[in-house]
Amino acid sequence: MKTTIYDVAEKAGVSISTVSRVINNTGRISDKTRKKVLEVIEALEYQPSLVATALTGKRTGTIGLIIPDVANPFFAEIARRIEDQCREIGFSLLICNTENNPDTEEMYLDLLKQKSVDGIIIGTISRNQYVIEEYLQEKLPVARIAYDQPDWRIDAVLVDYFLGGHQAVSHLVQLGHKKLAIMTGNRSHAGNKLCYEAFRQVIAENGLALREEWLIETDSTMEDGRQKALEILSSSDRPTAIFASCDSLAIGVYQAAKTIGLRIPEDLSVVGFNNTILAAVVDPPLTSIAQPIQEMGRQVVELLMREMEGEKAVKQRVFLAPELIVRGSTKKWESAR
Amino acid sequence: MKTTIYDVAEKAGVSISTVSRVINNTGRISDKTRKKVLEVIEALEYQPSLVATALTGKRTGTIGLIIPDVANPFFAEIARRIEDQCREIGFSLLICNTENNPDTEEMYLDLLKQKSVDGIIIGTISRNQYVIEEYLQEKLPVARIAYDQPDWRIDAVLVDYFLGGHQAVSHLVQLGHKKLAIMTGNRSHAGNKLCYEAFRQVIAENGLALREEWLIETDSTMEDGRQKALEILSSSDRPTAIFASCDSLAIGVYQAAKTIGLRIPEDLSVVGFNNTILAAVVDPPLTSIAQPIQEMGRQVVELLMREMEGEKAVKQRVFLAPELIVRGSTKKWESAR
DNA sequence: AATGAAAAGGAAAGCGCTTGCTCCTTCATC
DNA sequence: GATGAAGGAGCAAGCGCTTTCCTTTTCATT
Repeated sequence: MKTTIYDVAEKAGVSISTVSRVINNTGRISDKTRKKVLEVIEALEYQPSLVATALTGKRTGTIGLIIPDVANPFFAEIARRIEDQCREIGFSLLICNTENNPDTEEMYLDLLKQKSVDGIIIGTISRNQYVIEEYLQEKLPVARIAYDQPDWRIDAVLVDYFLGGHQAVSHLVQLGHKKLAIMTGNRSHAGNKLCYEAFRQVIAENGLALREEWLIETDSTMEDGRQKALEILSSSDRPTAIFASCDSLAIGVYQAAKTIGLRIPEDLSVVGFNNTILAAVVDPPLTSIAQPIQEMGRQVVELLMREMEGEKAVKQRVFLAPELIVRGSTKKWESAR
Repeated sequence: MKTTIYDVAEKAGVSISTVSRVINNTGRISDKTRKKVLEVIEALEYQPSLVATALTGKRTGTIGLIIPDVANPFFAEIARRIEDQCREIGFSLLICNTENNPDTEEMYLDLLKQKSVDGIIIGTISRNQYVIEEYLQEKLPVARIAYDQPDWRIDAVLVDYFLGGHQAVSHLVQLGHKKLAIMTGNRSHAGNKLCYEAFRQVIAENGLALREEWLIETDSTMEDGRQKALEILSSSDRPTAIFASCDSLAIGVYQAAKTIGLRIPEDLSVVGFNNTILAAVVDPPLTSIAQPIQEMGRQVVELLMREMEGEKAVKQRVFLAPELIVRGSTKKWESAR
């Protein structure tokens, strides 16, 4: 049988209150008693039941993370960093995959609440705003990471997508590219929209021509990237550089380029977004905008903690600066060509 | 305040026992009462506290997964499939990253036990055999996935690495390759060892020459793969095909080949192992041995469940057959060259 | 209408822990 | 030696639920 606090109390010849106090370092306990109790705990290999502890109103020491899919490298990395941070502060992480299905997400929100997690981190574009607002009312801390929905009043740690897009496009322009295309996922999502706006702005600032047919909006999958890229690259009047709002899209561009016989970076420069492991692995390595995922994880957990401690009244959104990682997929454009 | 079973009982004009019975569908309850209670539950949006439920001796509905790193695509996929399976049966998953550090692993084992998880799945080469045996004694189900340690008496779902290695090498031999190299991670791990043995056996069966310097054992990282590959590929008398015991190693080979100016698959065929997303993304797409991860996840959870139900007395190890996924990195060897 | 078995539902004892309250010791102080 | 303030430690309530016993109803039988 599992040893309980009673076993310890009995063997140490004290009451369970005393044992509890020793463990939690609360109340006054004489050194002698404390020592005795600790010895017994050691001897019995006693470990308090976190379930029972949780029931008495303290924390469960668990936080929930809701993301579309851990098998997606970007979210895997997010999960990893958040888990690291949680471990650091003695929490553990319950990871939930929604597949971008709002019903699954709602189911998980319910479940996390039933499990009395101490906080929830949301890494999806969520359609459960009202549920979450209810949670916040009930003092269950919730924060968002990576995805933004501007109409939500909620703590969030985000990347400045506009800045990221700006860096990516500026990089291409500085390399001498004049014929630029952009490929984003659904622009109703803030991140994609901001990339798009940054693109337009940089193009405008530099007095370059904006080609409507090179402003592509599609699903964020490799296959969609490939198909759309195939379309714009097939023409002889094609862009010399493409900025993709995520790495998978960029890799789709790689595939299209290969089919057509275009060399990267000689004939076409490509910039991705998120700097996932995929970017490092493709040939040539993909220039990509990196989100500071570790820092994001750190900060989102911190926001949650402060909310748990009841220290925070004001919701906040933190925008971290992304970083351009230059690899082999971008190259100076020789106008001689 | 959160609504409890008492609130429901009061509003429905029954005792909490009755509410509990309605929820769990136990005991005898008249349809009328049941209906009334359900209505109140609905109205109050009552959701039982799983913490309290767990304390009364029932399950926590949580299982723990211990892996080296979710950010590694192979383990991310494993985590994903196990999570899917857990959700199916109403469980949730606590994911723990050990970084292959035995102390971290032990810490997590303790933690999972304290959290009263209903079972633990281990996806690491573990050095905590004694701890785990203790858990099994205490009826805390534990099972392994992906990694085998033959001296453990424990439920496990594995892939038949020998078969996988055999398929990979046979594939290369059938393509006409006569000069084969193998690159594995640490051969003290069963999987690597079996790949190695399969390699030797196929070579022997086909009367091919075995070159000691082409039997490479190294760390399972891209960088190590690159360096070792560089060494054996630099010589003019080099292998025409390499079997790598994991995809990262294979990608290291890609990088080395590129440096030297060897084309894949024309000058060099490469086969990887695990069929991670990386295999699909590199150019040319990597031929790789796929582990049936979904099925593995399904079965490991099932083993755990049966253990929980107390149905099983005999430990078992299930070996699933891997599958060769032929892509663009392997090609018939023209002896004319 | 009396009888007893089956049906329905309540009371209460935990599960393992935290914590407010209370009570008993010690000492230092006068 | 009497007095009172700390210091130590125990009692018991309670967290929200499950489950064993028991009591009360209900209803078919005679």
